[in-house]
Amino acid sequence: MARMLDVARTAGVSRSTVSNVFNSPERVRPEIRKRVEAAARALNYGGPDPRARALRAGKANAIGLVLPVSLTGAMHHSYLRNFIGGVAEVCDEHHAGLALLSAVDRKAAARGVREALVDGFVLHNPAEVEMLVALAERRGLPFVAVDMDAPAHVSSILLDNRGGARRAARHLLDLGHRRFAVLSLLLERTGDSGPFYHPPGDPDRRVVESFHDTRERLAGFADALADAGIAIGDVPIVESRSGDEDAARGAALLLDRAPEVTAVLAMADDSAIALMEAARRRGIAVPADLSVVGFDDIPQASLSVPPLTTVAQPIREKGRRAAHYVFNPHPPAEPQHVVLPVELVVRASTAPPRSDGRRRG
Amino acid sequence: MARMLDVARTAGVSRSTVSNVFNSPERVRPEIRKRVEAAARALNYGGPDPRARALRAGKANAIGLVLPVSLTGAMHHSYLRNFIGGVAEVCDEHHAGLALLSAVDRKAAARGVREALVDGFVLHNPAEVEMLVALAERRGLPFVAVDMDAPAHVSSILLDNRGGARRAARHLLDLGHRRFAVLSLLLERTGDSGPFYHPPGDPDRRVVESFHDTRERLAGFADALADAGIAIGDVPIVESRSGDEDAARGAALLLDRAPEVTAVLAMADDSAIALMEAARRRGIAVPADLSVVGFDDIPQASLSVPPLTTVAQPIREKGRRAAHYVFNPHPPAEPQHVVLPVELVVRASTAPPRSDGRRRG
DNA sequence: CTGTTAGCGCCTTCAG
DNA sequence: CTGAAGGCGCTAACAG
Repeated sequence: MARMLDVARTAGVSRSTVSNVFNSPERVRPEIRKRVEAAARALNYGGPDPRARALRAGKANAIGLVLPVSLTGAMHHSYLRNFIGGVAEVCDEHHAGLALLSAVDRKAAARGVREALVDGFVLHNPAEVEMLVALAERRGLPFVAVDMDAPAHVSSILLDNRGGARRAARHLLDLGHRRFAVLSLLLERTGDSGPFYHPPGDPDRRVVESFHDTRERLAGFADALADAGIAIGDVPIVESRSGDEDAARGAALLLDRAPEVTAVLAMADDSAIALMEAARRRGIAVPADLSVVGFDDIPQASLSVPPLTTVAQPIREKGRRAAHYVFNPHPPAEPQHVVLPVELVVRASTAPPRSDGRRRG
Repeated sequence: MARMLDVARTAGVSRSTVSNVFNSPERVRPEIRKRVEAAARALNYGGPDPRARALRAGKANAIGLVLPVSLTGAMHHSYLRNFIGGVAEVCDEHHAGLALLSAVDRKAAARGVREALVDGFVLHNPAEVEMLVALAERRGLPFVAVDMDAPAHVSSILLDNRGGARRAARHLLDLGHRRFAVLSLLLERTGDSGPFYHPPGDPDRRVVESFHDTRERLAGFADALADAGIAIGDVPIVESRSGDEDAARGAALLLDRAPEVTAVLAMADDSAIALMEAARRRGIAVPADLSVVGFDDIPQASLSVPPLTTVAQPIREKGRRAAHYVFNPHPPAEPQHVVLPVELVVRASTAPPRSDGRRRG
């Protein structure tokens, strides 16, 4: 391929003139500009090489979004799609590119953060929190941690997960429910994707350190139930990844193992929707036989049958804020910590339990 | 930030030794290696700068995917999500990054293709075909054109759109339908997103040059209908973008303007599913009152109510092939042209028309 | 308004 | 196994 120097030579000018023609055309006399443009066309020169420009400028004009799942998985995950959409909007507004990076496994994550040609990162709730934060810091680029347990000196965007979960549980308690199950996201960082059933009293369920949102939501459920005299330790928990197929398997497991409950507290809308579908297939009426609350308020939540009662979070706005931070980072000395509000949206998937306290069938 | 030279100095070695420590550690004596690693840690050096490496190596280790809509739009578009997923899989396998580029408007598209830090492009059915092809060629990077009218010297991946459409229409004809409407994708490149209604005889509908898939699918419908003595010119057409909300508006328009038809030929599954939902809301039974055929076979097609009869295309495989080509391009002299097969999948959204030939209500 | 110069940070010969 | 040198392609600063 032709370089700038070649164009300069065939146009009979210097390299910087060619550079100016491409970068500040108004500064070069029209006749010379035409000559340079003609030379460029003749040599099939497409403009300054972005790689060289990136080195020279010290920036890549793109940001990286590190996701907790494979990229294919992300495409099948409604919450993430909406989050990505928010990030992408802001990138568009800044005329910057968006590189999608996956943190499914350690190596991929490390490679991505170390080698991506970007000017900053949005880290979204990956499993290897410490490692990624360390890598991002070594890279010397601005980054935000979204929905994860990041150290205090790292800028973060969080959600009032605990408060939202509390409100969801309280809503069901207010309706009169007393027999609950939790349809949880992954409790710990593990290669195995589940789903897993944890009966009341199962000590495994205490291992809730890996994921910020899981832990906080569970704590919120526990808060509200405790107020009603119900110990979270006595509530059956099904642990399952979200995302289209995983959610369906978790839903089936819950219905198999906890047939006696009248209300399910789900940690994600797709889990909740999958549960309603599984229930319908088994002839369990929602909400008459079983009430379901979700979390997130993904677009499908209002379209499901019945429409889902859920804890709404500003997903796209969260993506926008995250991206915005990367383009306008705070100085490292004063990290930004944002906690976004959530809101309980009551739709039609929740109702008082049957007065006889039992399910049909 | 520390550079390689700084690390070399504090470790008391030369730059190339540091380089070796990071790129071929086995070549450097363990004791020296340790010293270098310690120095790197001390200086908070995170490894070779990807920008410099990209310039030096002449590659960015990422590919660009140019999409015909905004990135946010792409996230709300089932077909594109699946296509992106396929591309992403192959990128993962190659340990390469994926940059999402939008070609909504000319400027964004041009900027993306000219400036993205990538080693090649997948061009997916954008409106500005010639311009993007020209830019990609000037960039001197390998690229494939997917689902678009590319010149013969450009490698392309196409679909048997026409054959698929023909089969869809023939299926409905075989069931006995004679009164059709077409629920079309955008017929021409226009800023306005519609939807538009084209009554029989409307000359506007001839302007079908912008989009390869639209034109071919319409031609396939026309082929089959012509065999049954029906001129495509006598069939009402509603033109609408696909994607969640646009599809819903197009569906409503079709039901408003073409109430007499017994069968609808849709060019995209999300349009078809939106139509079935709109029909249900109006008390029109599918397939009893109205048969609907889609195109693409997105995952939701088998989950809709009723499950959608559609022309299946290997969406993810198409994405995989496209990405694979970019990583293993043919020499420019011998472009590759692939036409992927399609298959009619008959589910429950099609049935013979009512014997009285009328809709209920 | 145009041309010259000096790197951006790295990697790959090649010589020691 | 290690060190020195050259250059990837570009642009900012400065001199003319």
